[in-house]
Amino acid sequence: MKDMSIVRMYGITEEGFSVLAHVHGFLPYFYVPAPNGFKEEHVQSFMTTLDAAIRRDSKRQEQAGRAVIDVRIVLKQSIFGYQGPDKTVFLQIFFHYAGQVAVARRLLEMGSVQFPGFGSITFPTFESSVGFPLRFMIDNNIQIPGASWVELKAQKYILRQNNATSHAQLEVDVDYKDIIAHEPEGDWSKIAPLRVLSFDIECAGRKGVFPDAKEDPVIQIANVVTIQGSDKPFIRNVFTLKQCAHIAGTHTLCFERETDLLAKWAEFIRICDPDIITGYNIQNFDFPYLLERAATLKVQRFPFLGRVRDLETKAKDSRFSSKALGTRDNKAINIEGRLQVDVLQIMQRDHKLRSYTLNSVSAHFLGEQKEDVHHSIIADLQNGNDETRRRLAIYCLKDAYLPQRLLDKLMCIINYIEMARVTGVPFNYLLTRGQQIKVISQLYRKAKQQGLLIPNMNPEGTDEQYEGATVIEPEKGYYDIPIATLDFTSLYPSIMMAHNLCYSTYIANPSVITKYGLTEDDYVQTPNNDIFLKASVQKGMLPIILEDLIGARKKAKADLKKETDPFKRAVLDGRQLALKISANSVYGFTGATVGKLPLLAISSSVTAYGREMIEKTKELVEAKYTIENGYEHDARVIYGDTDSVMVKFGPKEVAEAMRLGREAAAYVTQHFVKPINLDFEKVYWPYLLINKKRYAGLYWTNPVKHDKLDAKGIETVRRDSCQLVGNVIETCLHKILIDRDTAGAEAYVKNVIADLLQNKIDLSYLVISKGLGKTEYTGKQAHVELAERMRKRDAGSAPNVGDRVSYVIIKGTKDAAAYEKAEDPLYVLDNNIPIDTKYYLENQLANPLMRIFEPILGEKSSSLLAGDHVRTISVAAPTSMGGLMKFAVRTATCLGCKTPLPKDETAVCINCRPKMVDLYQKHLNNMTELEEKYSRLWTQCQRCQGSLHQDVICSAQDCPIFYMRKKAQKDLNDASKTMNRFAYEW
DNA sequence: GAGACTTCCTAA
DNA sequence: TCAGTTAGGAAGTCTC
Repeated sequence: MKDMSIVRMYGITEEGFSVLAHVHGFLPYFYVPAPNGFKEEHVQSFMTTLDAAIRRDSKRQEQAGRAVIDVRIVLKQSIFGYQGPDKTVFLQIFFHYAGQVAVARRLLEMGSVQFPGFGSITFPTFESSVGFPLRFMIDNNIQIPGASWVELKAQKYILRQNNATSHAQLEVDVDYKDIIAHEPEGDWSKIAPLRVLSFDIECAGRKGVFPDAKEDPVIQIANVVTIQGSDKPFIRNVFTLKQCAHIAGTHTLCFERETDLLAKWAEFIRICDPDIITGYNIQNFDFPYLLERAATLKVQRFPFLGRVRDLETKAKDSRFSSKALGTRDNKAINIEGRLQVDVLQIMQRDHKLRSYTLNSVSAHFLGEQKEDVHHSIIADLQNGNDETRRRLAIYCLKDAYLPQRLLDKLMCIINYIEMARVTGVPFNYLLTRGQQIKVISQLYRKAKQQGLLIPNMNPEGTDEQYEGATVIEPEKGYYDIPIATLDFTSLYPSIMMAHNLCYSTYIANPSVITKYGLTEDDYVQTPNNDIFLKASVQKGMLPIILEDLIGARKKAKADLKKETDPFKRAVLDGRQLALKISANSVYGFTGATVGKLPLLAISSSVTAYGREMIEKTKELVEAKYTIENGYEHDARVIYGDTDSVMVKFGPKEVAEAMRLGREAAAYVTQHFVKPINLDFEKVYWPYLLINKKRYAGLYWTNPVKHDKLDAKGIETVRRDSCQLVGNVIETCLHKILIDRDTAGAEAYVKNVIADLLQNKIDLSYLVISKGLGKTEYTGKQAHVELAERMRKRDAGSAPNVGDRVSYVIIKGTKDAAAYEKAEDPLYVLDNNIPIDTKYYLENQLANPLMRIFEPILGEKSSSLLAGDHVRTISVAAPTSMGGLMKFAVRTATCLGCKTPLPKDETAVCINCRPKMVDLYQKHLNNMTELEEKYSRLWTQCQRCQGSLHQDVICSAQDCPIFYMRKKAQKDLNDASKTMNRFAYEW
């Protein structure tokens, strides 16, 4: 048994002791169909031939031993296509090492092995691409779900004492048969007391350059360690280079040499032995930086951060690319036995946000700004004294603690654990892999139970598309009567269940029908003309999986209702969410042509049924609810998308619309196969239908009070328009739909436009952000061009693929394209570059405003964008930079009448001299006002950083206060310069 | 300057 | 080796 494949299971006991279990005896394997005429007596020569071929192919020394351990003849069925009751003879081939699976698969699929008596056969392989750890978890009736409790049978495991290889507190050897997996139910649904370490590093970069690990030292590392489920950390410390003044409640460990700091930190990790390491962007910044820095300084034993003593931690480049999540370059870091939960990545995966900086994410979810120190100041703080380094350490600690607080607040660990349990995959797959693996895991598990095998499909880049859902042509306009919304609940899963759509029920070839003597009652032809077996003959696996998921969700929701304990409630809520997501992703999996097991017959039949259903729903409702049938109005379906219809029944009362909605939903449901269900969900009143996938309205679920203002697809919910537009549209909708004050909305818009043209709008509201989706672009785009320019300024801090790029549009030459006028907001701020307010009016505000006002005001709406407010004389924007402006000589104008003055130094022209005292008073008042404003903002920033006695060093790009403060500072400077001009007059 | 085309982001 | 789907609006650039 020795040196066979060993599965290392890492975990923690209920008491919180870390455990490493070396699980023995489980072998990697896969299947191939047995060649025709293959008998028991062929097994031996098959084994030795394949074994020799693998060993010839493997160059690695460690694979020199026997590769093929066993070959068994088994009777199984492929999941792909209905095969009646016929079982097929398969060979189950067991291997010594997991790595040999891929080699053997390639050899067999290519037909590169000559088998005596059979020749070079090309074999399709089955279940050959599932990773070994998942194979182990799926198999042998163990069926271990991810992140769940496992018991080792008493007396059956051996505790390692002198021969331990890890830093785990308990290390044991056990046979895989002596493992008991517990379903995460009842008592076994509790969450383990995992140790979570959250950390952040600071490095001293040089001015204007992003830190480089080859040059710039690591000066601080802050750590916060918390037991999952507890609300307070039990360790708070900070490792600092040079002395650092004491911080309350924090252990400061000061080092004179950077090598010591790094070595001690690595040791701290090993002793603290966390199950989860978290932080913000640790995977792509902190870890790679530390590893490279330690390598540069040759710190012995640093890169051993995992639980296995002699396994070196390394950073590898990897690229993740999917249609749904986009492309992203990542570093992969192996820290054996510890989960790396990078909060940045969680945010990017789970939440669509305008910006993903720790600051903006914290503001969004925790409602607080963090202290942000511009990297150019860090070195100064480090080179100061104990107190300045303490300042830095406090900042660093906060950055270490925030990720932990985000995890807690959003209950990420619990939700991910529940997702791992529901889908069966190990926790880390949820962070490193896509959606498909979750469906595959469930499919393999169900297939295993039913004796079905999953073929390894080789991707034959079929970029063929299939038809999706119907979007009913909207009857655009503003509706001041209630519009009822009817939705099919879980449409795609219920279609798959209702019509038994599955790989195993798919009849690709009509000959199958005759072969198994099927009658017309036994199968159905979908609207897409694909044939599937009915459930009465054999139920498909996907329908079973979906039923289980939906049944489990119902149970979780029922349990949630009864449960009072907040921890258990969080677990249950996480579970029901995971179950819902899982059910919905099954359809997508079958249509993923780049995927592991695409079957477009399923996905395109699903959408075809869906199209038929939404049409039928529209017809049924419009046919039944007519004046002719005794109703007061003829009902109209004014819009619908995929699984919903918006119905104008006619009545003016919300309650009546709800009654009709409920009735109609029940009526339509009768016309469909179980478990398809049309549900009345809500009423919109009033309802503004702008276009396909674009609408807004007040959302009512009870006739007494509206629940919310709901907006779909329009600027308020989009991340690629600036906040100014979002806020203006949001406010207008509020005024129009809730306050019913269209005139007020118009006045408001005019005000905003006037403010905009007078440069009174804060810069943070003008920032536009777009994702950098790829590395090569055919056309020019603002955010892409800017990212390129920023890369030239400082490669380290420039946006990378997958990042969001923030920019503002600045004034440029008359015909300059937008991509030439995009600039980094911070750069604009630092250099006082004027904003192209006209662009914001004409290219950002105009169209969205017209789209919402047009249906309400009609022709009149065009007056919004013309009139006095637009003609307001623009306040001279700063013109110190850019293009031709630097060649222009600026002449001062009279502060009274604005006529050019001969000399810069004076304040007023001859004609205005008599008014000078008044003018002076006016400017003095103005300056006093600005001073007060600046000081208020300053105090606010000081409060934010938790100290009123030190300079504000923050430069948080996402903080609106920061922009306002910068602007106020600038205005104050200008005002004070103006004041100085009066000095020459006296 | 109209229309094709690309890109982003959202709805479902 | 890895990657869930299609429909669709809107904005901006490119092309003729």
